[in-house]
Amino acid sequence: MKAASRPRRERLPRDERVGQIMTAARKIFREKGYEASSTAEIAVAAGVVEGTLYRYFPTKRDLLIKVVEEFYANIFSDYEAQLRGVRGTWNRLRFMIWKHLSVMHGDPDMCRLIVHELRPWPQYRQSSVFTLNQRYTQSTLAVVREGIANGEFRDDMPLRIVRDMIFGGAEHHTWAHLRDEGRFSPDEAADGITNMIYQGLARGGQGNSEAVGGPVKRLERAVRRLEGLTGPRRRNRKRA
Amino acid sequence: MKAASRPRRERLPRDERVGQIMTAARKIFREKGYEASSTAEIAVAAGVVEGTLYRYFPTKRDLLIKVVEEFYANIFSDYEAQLRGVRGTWNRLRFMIWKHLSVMHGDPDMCRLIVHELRPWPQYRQSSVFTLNQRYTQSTLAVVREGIANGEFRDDMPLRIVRDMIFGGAEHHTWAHLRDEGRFSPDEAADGITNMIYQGLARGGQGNSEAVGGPVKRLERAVRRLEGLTGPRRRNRKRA
Amino acid sequence: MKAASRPRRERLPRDERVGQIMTAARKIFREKGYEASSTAEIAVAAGVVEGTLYRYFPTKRDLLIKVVEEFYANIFSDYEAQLRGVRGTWNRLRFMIWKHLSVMHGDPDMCRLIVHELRPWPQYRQSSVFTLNQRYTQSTLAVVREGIANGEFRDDMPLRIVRDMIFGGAEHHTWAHLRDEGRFSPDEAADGITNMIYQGLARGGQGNSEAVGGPVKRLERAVRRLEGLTGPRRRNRKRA
Amino acid sequence: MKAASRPRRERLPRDERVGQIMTAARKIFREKGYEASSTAEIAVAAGVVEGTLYRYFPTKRDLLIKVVEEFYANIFSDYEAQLRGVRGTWNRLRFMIWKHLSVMHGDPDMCRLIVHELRPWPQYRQSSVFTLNQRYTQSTLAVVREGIANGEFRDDMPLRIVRDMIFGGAEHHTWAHLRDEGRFSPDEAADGITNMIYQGLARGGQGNSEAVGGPVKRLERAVRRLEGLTGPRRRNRKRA
DNA sequence: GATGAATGAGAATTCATTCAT
DNA sequence: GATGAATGAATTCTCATTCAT
Repeated sequence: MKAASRPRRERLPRDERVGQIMTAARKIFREKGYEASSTAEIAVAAGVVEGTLYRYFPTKRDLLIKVVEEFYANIFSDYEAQLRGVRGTWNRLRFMIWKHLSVMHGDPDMCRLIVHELRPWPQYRQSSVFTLNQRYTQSTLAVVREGIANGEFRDDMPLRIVRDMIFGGAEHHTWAHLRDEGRFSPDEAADGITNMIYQGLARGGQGNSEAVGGPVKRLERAVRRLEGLTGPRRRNRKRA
Repeated sequence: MKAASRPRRERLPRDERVGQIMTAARKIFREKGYEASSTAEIAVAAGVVEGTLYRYFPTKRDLLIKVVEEFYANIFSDYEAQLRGVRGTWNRLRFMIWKHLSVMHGDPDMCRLIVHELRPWPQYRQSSVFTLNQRYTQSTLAVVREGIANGEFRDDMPLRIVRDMIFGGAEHHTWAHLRDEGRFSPDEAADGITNMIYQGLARGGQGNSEAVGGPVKRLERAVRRLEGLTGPRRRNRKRA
Repeated sequence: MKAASRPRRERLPRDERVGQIMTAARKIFREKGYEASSTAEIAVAAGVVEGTLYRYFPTKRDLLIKVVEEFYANIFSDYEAQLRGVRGTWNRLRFMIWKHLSVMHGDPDMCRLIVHELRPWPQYRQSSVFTLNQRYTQSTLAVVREGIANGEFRDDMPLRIVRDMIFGGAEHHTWAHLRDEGRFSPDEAADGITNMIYQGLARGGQGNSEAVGGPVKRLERAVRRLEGLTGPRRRNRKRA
Repeated sequence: MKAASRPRRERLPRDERVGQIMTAARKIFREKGYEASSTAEIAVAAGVVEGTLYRYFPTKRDLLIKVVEEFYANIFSDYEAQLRGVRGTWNRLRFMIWKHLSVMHGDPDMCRLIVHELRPWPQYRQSSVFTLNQRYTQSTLAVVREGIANGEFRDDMPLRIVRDMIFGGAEHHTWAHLRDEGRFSPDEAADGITNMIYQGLARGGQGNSEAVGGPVKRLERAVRRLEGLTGPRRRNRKRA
């Protein structure tokens, strides 16, 4: 009878248990957001009692942070390697922007969690998530700096503005999607944002425009197309 | 005796009472955010009891919405008139962007309230605040449309992207300021964003300044880019 | 049916409700001590829900403090008036000591609460209970000062020591009683402590005082000095 | 491989393990008090896991008791021998009082633990700590009894009162020091308490009356004291 | 119209102890 | 002998909203 009243005392290795809990927490957090998720609920979903949660995570908030960190680690683990395979400023820029948009497209619930619940926290800037984010931002700006260095881009636009327009624009664009109130195409959005930034920064200012132009413009476009072809295959989708 | 046993509050005209309550609510909400503000606190600040709040506002949430609406009404009451006085696409664009940034600069607490607390609500898109916002957005895009119409701007950039980059960029730029963790200059930011958008959209590409340079110059740049692609990665990095 | 599920919503004036809660809290606290009493229990005893407790008392701790303050107010309300009616240093001293002992005798549970639970709190010295206590202590020491002033008492005994021996002694004496493990007679204890203090302070007594005295006193002191001087330490240990 | 998968702790002899745990427990208890110390914390400090604690100590409470017992054993191991080396009632009394005060002065954290946390427990009187304490008390009262026996002290003062005033007074005096809110000098306090007790008990000075006894009587007492002396060296510190 | 007492379900978190391995 | 995962009941405190007066 006692056995009946205390049926489960399965002893798992730490990592496994942590994994269970994080999986459960991710699920619940995604579905309902942070505030609306209760530790009780997460514990049930993880198949443990509430106390067990606290063996592994000091607070509910820490649990969220770990979940988000794991997400970041999975999602952003390889962009640096991938970026190295992309040639040409426009392509490299687009890659970073597209990657960012893709993540938001692929896991809007998790992104909503990050954007609406984690980021507004006062301690956000001290969190590792902020740091991971910053690294991504810096990688993106590095591409812009390359463009400036090789004379493709003007050097009189504050990088902070560039950063804000890229990431703010991307976020604004995905807003409705995160709320499950609209769709967007990461490809089209990436093209749009990249073009805007590219032309906005372009020395002389013609961007990726399809606009008819003189021979010079057409030549420039040809060069850009060439740029997209040399490195590993990552084609500018809009072409062809 | 009566006064002693029942210090009943004066009966005020409805509008006056509503005004008292909204003033108090605005103050408390601004200081502590929505969740952290309690109705009790607001009632005290308004000099009424909690029950009275509910005579005028069905829920705490409605109270916030009214407060924000009032804010919008005050802030955005006259931009349309002012805009009519501004000539030139660049100037008109900059005016709208600057106005937006100025509001965030001038009342970061209220803006944080809107951005972090009101907007994430599921019902946000049904609220009048959303509508007011949309009107501003549309006015801004109207300027862009004028630019397209008069040939200053290309017509192949999705307006949604333009909108997202303007307002997302502005919001991203003011992020730290809303959190009281950093400053920004509305003037400089407005210049930056406007220039980026202006040049990004420019037909033929001359931006606000930055005269393009002759065809030869542009060809030279294209060639330089090509040169940068031929060899192995990084070959030209240290170049001038 | 709804009426059945929500049977009690009796609306009492604030003071009455506060009284009910304090009465209930006093009862529970006395019976089980502070830590062992739960707010749930107190709420039930008061006939309200837990939330109601918190309308009137910000924390459980504040509730205890209020209960103790009320106790002090009742108990020590009139000692000053009564003391004025007592003549003679010994009698006045005994009155203050007896009063103190009487309180502990009369309400050991409450006193245990104060001594074991309230007083050890770090914030105790900032509490009003501490202040009330101090006033009593000072009134007692005022009697000693009178004795010094009129020549009955020596003036070379630190008042702090006098205070500690009176109140520490009283407390130590009542220790077992507070734990419900022994009895004591306030009258006898008051006599004992008062006599000890009285003779201990008496001018003309011999103590270890340095006070100049007649020849007899000086002789006595000489003897005591002798006592302290004979032979090396331990010399006689194994003797006899 | 084995080491990696199971960093099992060394198997220590029982005494050594117990010693480790008690040292750790003493440290933690002293720093944070009993309630605020968790077994987890103690285990970490001891370099073992929680389960190991329970192999040696049935409960957390037992652990505290053992720690305190050890403290008592160290501190009070030799007072009886030392006392035998002190001559004269005043000196012997002062020695016992001073010793007591010194312990509180030297290890206020441990004493606070005993006074505030261990002693209020219902089972305290059944604990060995209580017994050890009692022995000290009895040794002190034995000195008083000697004083009565040799006529130095009156015999009409209840010993319980004497005990209470000595130890209660001492405790009250050290109160602030135990809370780290004040200082005291064991020497001065010992002088004060001893003097008060000594004169308070002195034959010749009884109670409410001023009656001192004639010079002859007092001299006789002094002589009797001298007669009782063999005389090891333990000087009255205040002299010279 | 105004009051303000009462609600009550729920939230996160704690930790001494057990016992399968 | 040692481990350390798991327990799980219990705790204080919150607060938007209602409604009898």
